[in-house]
Amino acid sequence: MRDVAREAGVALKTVSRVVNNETGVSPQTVERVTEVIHRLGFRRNDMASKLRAGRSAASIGLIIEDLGNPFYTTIARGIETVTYPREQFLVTASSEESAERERAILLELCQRRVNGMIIVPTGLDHSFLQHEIDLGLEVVFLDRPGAGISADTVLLDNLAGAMSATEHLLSLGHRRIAVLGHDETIWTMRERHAGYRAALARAEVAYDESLIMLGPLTPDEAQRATAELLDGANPPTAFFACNNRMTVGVLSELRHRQESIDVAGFDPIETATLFSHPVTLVTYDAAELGRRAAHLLVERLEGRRTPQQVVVPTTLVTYGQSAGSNAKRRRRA
Amino acid sequence: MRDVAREAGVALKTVSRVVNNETGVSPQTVERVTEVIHRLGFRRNDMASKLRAGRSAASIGLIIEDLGNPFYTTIARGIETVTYPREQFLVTASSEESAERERAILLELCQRRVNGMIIVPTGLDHSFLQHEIDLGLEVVFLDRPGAGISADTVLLDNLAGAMSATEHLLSLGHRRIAVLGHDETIWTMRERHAGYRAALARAEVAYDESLIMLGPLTPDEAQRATAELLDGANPPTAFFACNNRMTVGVLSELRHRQESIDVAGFDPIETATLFSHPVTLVTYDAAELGRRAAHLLVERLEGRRTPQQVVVPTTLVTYGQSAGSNAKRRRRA
DNA sequence: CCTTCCGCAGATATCGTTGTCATAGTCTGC
DNA sequence: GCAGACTATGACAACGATATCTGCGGAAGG
Repeated sequence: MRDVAREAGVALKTVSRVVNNETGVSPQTVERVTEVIHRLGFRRNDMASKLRAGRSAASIGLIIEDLGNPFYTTIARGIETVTYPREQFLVTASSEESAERERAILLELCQRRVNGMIIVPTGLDHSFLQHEIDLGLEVVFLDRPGAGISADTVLLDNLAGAMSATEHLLSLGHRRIAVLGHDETIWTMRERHAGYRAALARAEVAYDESLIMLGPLTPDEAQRATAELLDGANPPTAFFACNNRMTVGVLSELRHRQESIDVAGFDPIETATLFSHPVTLVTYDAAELGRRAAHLLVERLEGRRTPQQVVVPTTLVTYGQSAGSNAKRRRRA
Repeated sequence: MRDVAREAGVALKTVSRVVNNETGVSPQTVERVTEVIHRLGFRRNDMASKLRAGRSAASIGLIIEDLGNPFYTTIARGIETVTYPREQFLVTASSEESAERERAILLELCQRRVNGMIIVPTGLDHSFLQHEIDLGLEVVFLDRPGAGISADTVLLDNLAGAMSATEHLLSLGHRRIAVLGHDETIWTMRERHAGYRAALARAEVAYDESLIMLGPLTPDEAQRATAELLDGANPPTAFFACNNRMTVGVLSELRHRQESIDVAGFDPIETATLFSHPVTLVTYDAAELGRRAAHLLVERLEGRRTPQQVVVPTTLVTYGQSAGSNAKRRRRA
């Protein structure tokens, strides 16, 4: 900027005024300065600019479990549709389900003075962010509630979704429904498991511990778990998979065995219409989750103070023929 | 930081030394300052720090076509595995296939002084970045070559991949192979189309214009195009879909008609093993694309100057039974 | 006892920009 | 012809950190 000022024969401040389209500069001066700016290829240093302004560079931290999971990327896409028009950049990082890594990333994002963060929380305590929040940081939790601080939250209706999936299987006559999922250290899994139990209870079907396979499972492990269950003494007659990866695992094993068993799963799968095996999925608008979170964050950045909670509904969708019906059926969860 | 200094009764520079673990501070002073830092919850402002250092905040710009496409998110995941250990944050944005939007984003990223950018180029001329490159910006093009500047590039072997897919269909006896894809304004599509033609030429099969459906197609449009082709006077006996979305479109229509026709497609699809219809895919390690690009960028940031080009190979994988074979077959492309 | 050197800590300038205030010049109206 | 208002521009400090240089006190060496 100094170079521009010298070259155009004006003061720094005048260049600043031109760069920021401020009033009170004569058209001739504007033109002369603009010409020099183009000639020298000058571009303002946003970091210095924001430093002076005491504000952070317009950017939003997004910390999710895994950048590679389509569920999260659809969310990221939804967030971007809201933040891009507001000239906010998205700074992304994966927590890898590690509370420690999550904490390290969050603190680093604070150092960068992002003005807001959208967090899919892994850790169980986020009170260490309180100080930053007092200093103006805005936080929105997404998909799972955070703990230790009061902040906006966007959640799925996990309980109702899991209930509707389980009820769907029950209505087909199943009484032994296996469950595959992550263990209950993850909030969404607790909710979905609770939904499953609630549906059983309402139908007065006994809860059988031996049908439940939890733990951090890869799709391959889910496939093996499915095999074990099917080969057991008293095998299940249907499966409820608690997330998209579990669903893929279960279906892989069924395809491998060329067996057909009713399967319900949580999370939408884009290509489910092409599957050979019928499946009923608890679907929802993942991009909407992102948009809602981004809207809440934007509102907070614009001054709202009262914490809000948003719950996004789920929809049960059946792909392929199941129990004699050939139609693709939809039901509100 | 001033508060910390005052509270601890030391000079600013001493606090700075403690924060940066510099030597030359007595243990007692370190302890006293550290205590005050924790008590006040002080956290260094990275923007100011980097401003003084003349360097940018450790961050890498990533601009891709669409944050929501699983292809790109797998890439992002690969990039992150390389950049996270180096404490570089990823600033992401979607170009939406708009050259203008891409340009705007790139220039904004320059203003933020990212120290490197990984670009999936949409625009046809990136020479406007030359000035920033002269000033120390490092650029790597990913998936498609950039134009107007010399920079590192990571590409897929599109030509060989498309050839191997086409040859596979030819080897099954097909002579009328339809092609669905984006139009040739996109480099990868030109290459894949060229691969198709090369395979035909080698097999001395005539190229038939009427079998080619190009244009920006959504999966739904691809499905309709498939229907049109099949309902035409002289329908194709096989399909080559130039990307994952086209593949889904073709397969949707075939499933809808309950017809079975040999299909090959470019891009891996995670759930292809579960499809009811057999399909042969040109697969590759998308995360590896990201890792290679990130490695090139890191090398450049560490001083390498000679531009490099990396080509990632593809592999042909057949899912489901095709032309009488029941096995899942693999061939090097 | 004096010089030299070293370990520790502070003063000050600086990064690139913008907010505040000052100033010089022009214009208006009586 | 001059007060008062207004316009265009500039000087300077400040944002929050770090690099450089300087200073001070004590230990080692002669």
